[in-house]
Amino acid sequence: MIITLKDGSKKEYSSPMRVIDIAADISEGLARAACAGEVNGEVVDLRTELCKDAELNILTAKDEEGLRVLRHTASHVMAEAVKRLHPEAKITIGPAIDQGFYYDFDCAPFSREDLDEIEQEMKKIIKKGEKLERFTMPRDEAIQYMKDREEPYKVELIEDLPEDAEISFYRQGEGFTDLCAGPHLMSVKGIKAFKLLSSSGAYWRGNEHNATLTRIYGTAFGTKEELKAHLLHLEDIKKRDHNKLGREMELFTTVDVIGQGLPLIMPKGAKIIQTMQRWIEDLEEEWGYVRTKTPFMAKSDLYKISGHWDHYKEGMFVFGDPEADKEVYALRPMTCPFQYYVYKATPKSYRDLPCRYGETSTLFRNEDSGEMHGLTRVRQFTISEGHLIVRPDQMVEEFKGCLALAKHCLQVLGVEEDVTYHLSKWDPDNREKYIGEPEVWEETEQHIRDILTELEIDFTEDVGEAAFYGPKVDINAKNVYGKEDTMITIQWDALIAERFDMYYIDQNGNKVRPYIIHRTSMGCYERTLAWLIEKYAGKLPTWLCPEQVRILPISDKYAAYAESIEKELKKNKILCTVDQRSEKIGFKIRETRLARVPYMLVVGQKEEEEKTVSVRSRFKGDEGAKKLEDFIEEICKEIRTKEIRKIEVEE
RNA sequence: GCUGAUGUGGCACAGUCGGUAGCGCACCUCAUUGGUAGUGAGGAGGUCACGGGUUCGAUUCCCGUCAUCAGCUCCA
Repeated sequence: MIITLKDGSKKEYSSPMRVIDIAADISEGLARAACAGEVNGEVVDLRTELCKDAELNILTAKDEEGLRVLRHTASHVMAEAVKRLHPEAKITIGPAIDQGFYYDFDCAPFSREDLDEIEQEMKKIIKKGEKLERFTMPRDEAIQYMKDREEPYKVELIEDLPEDAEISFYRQGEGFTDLCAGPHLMSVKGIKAFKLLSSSGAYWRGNEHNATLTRIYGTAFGTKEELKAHLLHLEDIKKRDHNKLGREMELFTTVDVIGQGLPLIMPKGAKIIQTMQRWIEDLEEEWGYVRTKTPFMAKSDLYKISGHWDHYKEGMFVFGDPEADKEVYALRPMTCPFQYYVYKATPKSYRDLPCRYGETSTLFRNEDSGEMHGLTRVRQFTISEGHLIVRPDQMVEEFKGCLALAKHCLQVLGVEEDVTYHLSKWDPDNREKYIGEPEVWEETEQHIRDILTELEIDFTEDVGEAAFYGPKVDINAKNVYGKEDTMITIQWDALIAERFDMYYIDQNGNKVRPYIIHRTSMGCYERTLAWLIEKYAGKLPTWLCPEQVRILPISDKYAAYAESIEKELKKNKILCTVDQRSEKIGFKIRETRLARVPYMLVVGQKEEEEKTVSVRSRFKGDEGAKKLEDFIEEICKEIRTKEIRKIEVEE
């Protein structure tokens, strides 16, 4: 048999060879570093025996898949350590994940001290360096095997496998055996650098009705240096966390007595949101939208028609006792039906469509207490909401328009590279969650698929993520911790118009049901602000900054001159302030930088005499920054300055 | 909602094995009038999240509530 290696070289063997033996044949070093093999593109265990011609790549911790194997083995070592220290713990599952690994145990929760102890125990296990051995047995035997070991969760897992399955196990020395499909390292010695990060609760099989297990998260790398770098990175991203930075920068705060999920947006945060809102409202007008302003609450009757009363009452803030009171009101969790009634208020001809309604809409959702987070998950938020009521023949074009508008917004915010697109589909195996016929679902999903393809947008398809009335495009972004949130959504709805008896009159004088697009152009302001804070580490693009320019007089002798410049800038709609305090210039600069103000204008004797300002910019070689500098230069001319002195500082 | 951790002046933290608290930054006052990341001196500010309990006495121990954080679950 001929084995072709990644570099194109070939090895010939007369008898079957295990991947690890081929690695050893290439070099001892490679055999030591090997984590897995990639045979004809498929990741396999090092113990896999090759008996015919194949392409082989030996994966090490430097390869993504190799690192996954290393981390998976690390999770087994952790499980062994836990069993040694806490024999009563029942093992469940322990996979590798993007940034490391975890293992879930049924046992009492672990403290940080427990984790440190487990870490020490893991070090002992790794030092001993037991070999991992793979073996299999038939399903029935495997069930008995795990019953004998009193591991009920493992028994349950095996019972879910097909009856004729050969069940594979990995044993590390005499200490620990786990049900596992692999692949794994040859020896626990391969784990050179690891760290247990945290412990928390998790439900068995991800179902909240099941037992709560104790999960330990850890991470592992091929080298100590990589681990160190990763831990530093984790520290680092915390500094970008909007929930910390946003409070530090005085953009928002929370107050115990006001309540969970009800952040207070402070003046600077409010200014940023106002800038975004004015931009979006004007932009939507350019794109053919008209604006509505509808009530924040309605009688329960409305939600009964929309279906929310039956399906989502738990998520709404309801006033009054539905049993005792005649009229019960609820704060709105969405804007849809309100805009539908705007549509219905006047008769519509086919000529009136599409109707594009936009609203800066505040919504209220009674989220579960554990769900609230900073500005990304709140109980009251304001969204750039909109509904397009369109003729079926206009649907594709209008849907495209919504996508184009969303893309434009992302571009202007400078985040178009940071999002992923998702076609959120229904789940044919869970039909009671949706209304409408399967054919309609398949057809509309195909329409959206075509649109995304035509616009050359990369996207993934997610089953079971659709709204109950139709499929949608979700545009998601990750926060600093890697958790994904939907920023923008565009939903295809061919069904709801009937519920609200919406129609238009066509050419022949017949009543026809319109289609509806539910959409946002840049999502909700609070969440977008959170995203921008993290994206820019607080250093927002100048146009969004609540303070764009700060004027710093060297001493109070130049106060009047500084004010004259402030006046001129304000006349030109630049957000600026003057720091008139009797502080030294170095101190004022320090504070301005910490406040992340993009431009400082230092003025002293020299500037006043020459009618100039000294610009100190946070940017270097940045286009947008240049524009503002040119602009300031223009303004400086207006106040009869001769030149502009520039001091640029690398951040 | 679930599991766990946390809650001390505006912020970031010490501390009290039970005898009502400190530092730094910020704030205020005075002096200093300066040239691109922290001038100096002085001062004020906290019922130690809230409500119960134990105790001669609770910020400290116990219980509950609220809030914050991590994870799970959820997100029309």
